[in-house]
Amino acid sequence: MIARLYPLLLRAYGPQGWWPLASMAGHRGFDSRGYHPGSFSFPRTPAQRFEIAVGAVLTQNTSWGNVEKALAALASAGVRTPADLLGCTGERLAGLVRSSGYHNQKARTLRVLSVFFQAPASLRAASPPARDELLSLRGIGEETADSILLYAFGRPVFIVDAYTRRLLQRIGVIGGRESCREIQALFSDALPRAHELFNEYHALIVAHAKARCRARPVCEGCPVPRCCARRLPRHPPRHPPRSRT
DNA sequence: CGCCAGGTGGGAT
DNA sequence: ATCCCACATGGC
Repeated sequence: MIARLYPLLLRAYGPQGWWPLASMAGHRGFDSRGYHPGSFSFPRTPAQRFEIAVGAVLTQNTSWGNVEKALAALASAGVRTPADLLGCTGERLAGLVRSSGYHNQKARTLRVLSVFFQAPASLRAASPPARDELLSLRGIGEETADSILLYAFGRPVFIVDAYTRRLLQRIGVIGGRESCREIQALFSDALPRAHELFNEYHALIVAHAKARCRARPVCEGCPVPRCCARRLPRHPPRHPPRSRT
């Protein structure tokens, strides 16, 4: 199922291209928001790796639109490098990323991340950190660590996020109790371990989750065969609108 | 107004 | 090991 799903989604939504790099918006191969559909081999400079990691923290349980505002605030304040971030007071940093939500927590996590990316600088720039190393950082959990490994360092680890769980549960591949590592094993066992594939596949899952497989699903015209239809409640619960007098 | 968004850490069980 | 909850803003 996991192997069959990918071409289905690719045909339905087309190449996505991740991670968006706002700093590359408009450059050759990148669109106006920094996506680079169909290509995963662009050069990742140390600055780009760091930008990806910052975005991965800011998007924790947060829509990308809110993250873009925070990234724009950082950029227009001239705060880009780990040293720049560490030069801010926690309060100022929290203010800059306020739009991404949880800004106090995230400001602290960004400082921890900056220390990590700063030293030892030359090593950190090019060689992938160990997963456990990232997980030891306060504020970096499994999804954020794996996002950094995949999108910043090109490691073939599959991202397991809320969208992935929701989709797999609806099509009956998982029950819902499985750990992140168990779900990753499903992908790793079913697919060639190529970071380009893992990248695009996860991007497609996000596209599908946003377009159709939402919390309140839009099943009409869904590109995924009806195997999940009988698992969905006919009318997902919703409160009737209340008058606002 | 209520729901949702590319989670995480810490405390209780 | 697992469950539960606080953490926060913005879009629709």
